[in-house]
Amino acid sequence: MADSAVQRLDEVLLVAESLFAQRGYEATSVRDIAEALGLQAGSLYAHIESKDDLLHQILSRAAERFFLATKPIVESDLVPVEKLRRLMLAHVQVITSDLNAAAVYSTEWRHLSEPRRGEFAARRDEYEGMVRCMVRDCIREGTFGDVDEKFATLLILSSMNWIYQWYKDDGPMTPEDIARKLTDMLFKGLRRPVG
Amino acid sequence: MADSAVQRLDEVLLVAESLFAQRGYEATSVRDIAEALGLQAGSLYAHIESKDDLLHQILSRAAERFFLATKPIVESDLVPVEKLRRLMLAHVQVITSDLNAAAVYSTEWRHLSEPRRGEFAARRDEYEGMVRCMVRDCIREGTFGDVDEKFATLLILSSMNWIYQWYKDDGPMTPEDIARKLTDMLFKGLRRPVG
Amino acid sequence: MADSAVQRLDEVLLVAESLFAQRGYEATSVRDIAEALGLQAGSLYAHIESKDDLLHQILSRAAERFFLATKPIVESDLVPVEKLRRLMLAHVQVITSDLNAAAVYSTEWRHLSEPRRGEFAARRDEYEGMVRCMVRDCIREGTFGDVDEKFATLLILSSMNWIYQWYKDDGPMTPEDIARKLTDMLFKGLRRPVG
Amino acid sequence: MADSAVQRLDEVLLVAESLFAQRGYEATSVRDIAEALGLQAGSLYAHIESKDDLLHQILSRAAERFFLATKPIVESDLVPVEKLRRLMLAHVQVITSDLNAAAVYSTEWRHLSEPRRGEFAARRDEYEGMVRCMVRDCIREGTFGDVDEKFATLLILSSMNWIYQWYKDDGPMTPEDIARKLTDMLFKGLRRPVG
DNA sequence: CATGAATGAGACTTCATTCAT
DNA sequence: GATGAATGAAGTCTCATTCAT
Repeated sequence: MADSAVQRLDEVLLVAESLFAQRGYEATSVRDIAEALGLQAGSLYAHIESKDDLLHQILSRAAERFFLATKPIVESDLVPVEKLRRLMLAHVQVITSDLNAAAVYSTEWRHLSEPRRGEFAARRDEYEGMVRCMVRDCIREGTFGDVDEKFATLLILSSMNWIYQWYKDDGPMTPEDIARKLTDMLFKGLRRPVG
Repeated sequence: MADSAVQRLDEVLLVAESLFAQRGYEATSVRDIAEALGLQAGSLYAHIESKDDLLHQILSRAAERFFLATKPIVESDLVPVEKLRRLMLAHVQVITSDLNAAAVYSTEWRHLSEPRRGEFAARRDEYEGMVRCMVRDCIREGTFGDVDEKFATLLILSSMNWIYQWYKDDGPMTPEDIARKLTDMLFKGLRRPVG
Repeated sequence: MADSAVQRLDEVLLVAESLFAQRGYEATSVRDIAEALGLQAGSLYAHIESKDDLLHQILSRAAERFFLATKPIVESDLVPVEKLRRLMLAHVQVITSDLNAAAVYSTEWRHLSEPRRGEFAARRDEYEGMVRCMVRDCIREGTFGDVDEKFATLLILSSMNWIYQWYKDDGPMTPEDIARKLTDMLFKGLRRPVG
Repeated sequence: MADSAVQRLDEVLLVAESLFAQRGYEATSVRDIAEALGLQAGSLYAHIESKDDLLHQILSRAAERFFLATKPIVESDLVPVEKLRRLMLAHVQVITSDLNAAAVYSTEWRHLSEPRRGEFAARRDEYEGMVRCMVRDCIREGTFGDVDEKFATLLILSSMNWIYQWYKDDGPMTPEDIARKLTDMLFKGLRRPVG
C-alpha cells in the first residue's frame, strides 16, 4: 500500500471510530462515515471491504495497542504486585490515549460478524486471563488478602474500562494520576490486612 | 387498561428487554421482537406506540426500580458510610434481579430519541449526584480519606454497573455476597489511613 | 396461504416471468418488477424471499409443467416411436402455452444461485435422459436408422426449444400443427432407409 | 493503431467474450474482465470506449465471420441444395471454431444499446433471409417437398445454433461430421417424397 | 387483537465510468 | 498504458410503521 493510501485508510478508521464511539456501530451508517470524510458512500469501498471489515480493523488495532503496551510488562521479572501496577498504568494510558478506540473496544465488538466475533472474544479472554494470573500471583505471594480471584480481576478491569466514559484530555488528572489513584485505592482494598 | 392487556404489555417489554440486552437496540428489529412473541410485526403496535416508546418504557421501569429501592435509604437517618453501604446493596440487588434491564439501562439509553434521551440523562445524573452526596458526606465525616470525590463516585458506580456482564443467577455468589465484597474492598481502599 | 395470497403470488410470478423473458434475469431489476405490478420495490418482499427465489419459483413451475405433461406418456405402453411423437407434442404444447416460461426456462436458469442451479441442471439432464431413452428405443426397434443417439436427442430437443423464439399465439400454426410438422420432418430424417 | 495495441485489444475481446459466454453480459462486470486480464477496471478504458462498445465489437466480429464464410457460397453458381449444404457446413465451422463467440452471438445481442441493437437485429434478419432464399429455391426446384418455408428455415438455423451448447473440441465429431449429419438428416426430412 | 400487504425511507454494496497522477 | 480514488446512479433488501380486513 502506498503511503498516501495508508494515510487515507488511517483517516477513514479514525473517523469511523469516532462515529462508532459516539453513536454505536449499528446506528452509524456508511453514509454517515463517508459524509464525515467528504465522500460519497460508495467511495468508501475503495478503502475498506465492508462495514464489518471497518469495525474489525478498528478493533484489531485497539487490541494490538493493549497487547503491545502490556507485553513487556508481562514478560518482565518484576514482583507480582509491581507487575500489576505497571500493567494498570499501561492499560489506562492506552485507554486515555484514544478514548474513541476504548469506547468501541468496550461496547461494539459484539456487532462483529462471526467468526471474527469469536476470535475477538478469545483475545479478550486471553487478556483477562493474563490479568487474572497477576492477581493470583499477588494472592499467592501474600500481597493481596484472601480475595476472590475472579472477582478481583473483574473489579480491576471494569474500573479501568469505564474511564473512557468520563476522562477528559484537558481535565485535571493525567492518565498517570488516574492510574496511581486507582491502583492505590484498589490495592489498599485488596491488600492482606496487616497484623 | 385491562388486566390481560397489562400482562401482555409486560410480556412484550420483557421480550424486548431481553433482545435489546443481547443484541442492542439498533440491531434488534421490531420483527425480531414480534417473532419472539409469536406475532407479526404489525401486531405489536396494538401494544406499543413505537420502537422508541418501547425502549423508553423499559428504561423508565428500570430507572424506577433503582429509585424505588434507594429512596428509603437516601431519606433515612443512617450515618453516611452505612447509607452508602446499603445503597450499594440495593443497587446490586436491582441489577442482579434483572440483568437484561441492567444491560439495557447501561448501554442502550443513548438510542432514545430526544427529548427523552435528555430526560433520561438528567435522571441518571441525578442518581449519580445522590451517590456523590453520600461520598462527600463520608469524606466530610472522616470515614473516607482525602480522595477525589468525583473519582470515588464513578469508581463505585462503575464497579457496580459492570456486574451484569458476569453475574450468573446460579453462580456461587449471592447479590448480597457481591455487595458485601464490593463495599468491603472499596471502602477499605477509600478509608482514611489510620494513625 | 390464503386464496388471495396465492393469486397475488401468481400475479407476481407472471409479471416477473414476462420481464425475465423479455430482458433477461440480470437486466431486470426488482424495481422493474414491482413497478409493473404497481408496487414499491420493497413491497415485493411480502410475497417473495429474494430475487433468486423468484427465479427459482418460476423455473420450478416450468419444470413441473414439463414433467407433468410428459409423465403419463413416459409410463404408457405405446411403441417407442409413438411415445416420442406424443412427448414431442406435449413438449410443444407446454412451450406454446407459456412462451415466457419457455424463454426463462431455456436461457435464465444459469443465473440461479447454487445449490439451486445444480439441482436444476440435474432435473434438466434427467429430462434429456428420458428423451434419449426413447430415441434409443426407436433405434433398437429399428424405426430409426443408425443415427448417433446423443446427436439425435439434442437435435430433437433443440428444435423444440427454439420455438418460443418465433411462435405467435395468433399465427397460422397451432401447437399441434407445429408438433406434427416437426415430428414428420425429424422422423423422416431419422428413419431407417427402407429397402 | 500500433500492432501491440491491436494485440492487446484482441486479448481484451477474447477475455470478455469468454466471460460473456460463461456468465452473460449483465452478470459480467467490467471489473471481472479487467481482473481476468490482470488489470484494474479503469485501465480497460485505454482499450475500449464502454462496456457496450465491447459487446458491440465482439458481436460485429462474430457477424463478420458468418458473412465472410458464407459470402462466396451465396455468390456461387451451385445448385440450391448444394448451396445450402455448403452454407450449413460453413456456419457450423464458424460456430465450432469459436464457441464463446457463438454463445454471445446467440444470446447476448439483446443487451446491446440502441441503435446498435436494431442494427444487429437487421443483420441477423438479413442472414436469416439469405438462408430462407436458399430454402425457397430448394422448394421451387423441387428438391424439398411442400414444406413451410419459414418453418424450415428456422428449423435449420436453430438446429445449428444450439451446437455451441454441447460441442466439444476434443469430442468424437469434427465440425464436418456434424454438418454432414445435420444436412443429411434435415434434408431427408425436408425432401420431396419420391414417387 | 391479529394479520399481512403496502409504504417510503434508508440500509449496505456494486456498478460503469472518469481523471489526476 | 496503468493506477486507484472518486463519482452518481442503481442494485437488492430491511426497516418501522400503517391500515383495511
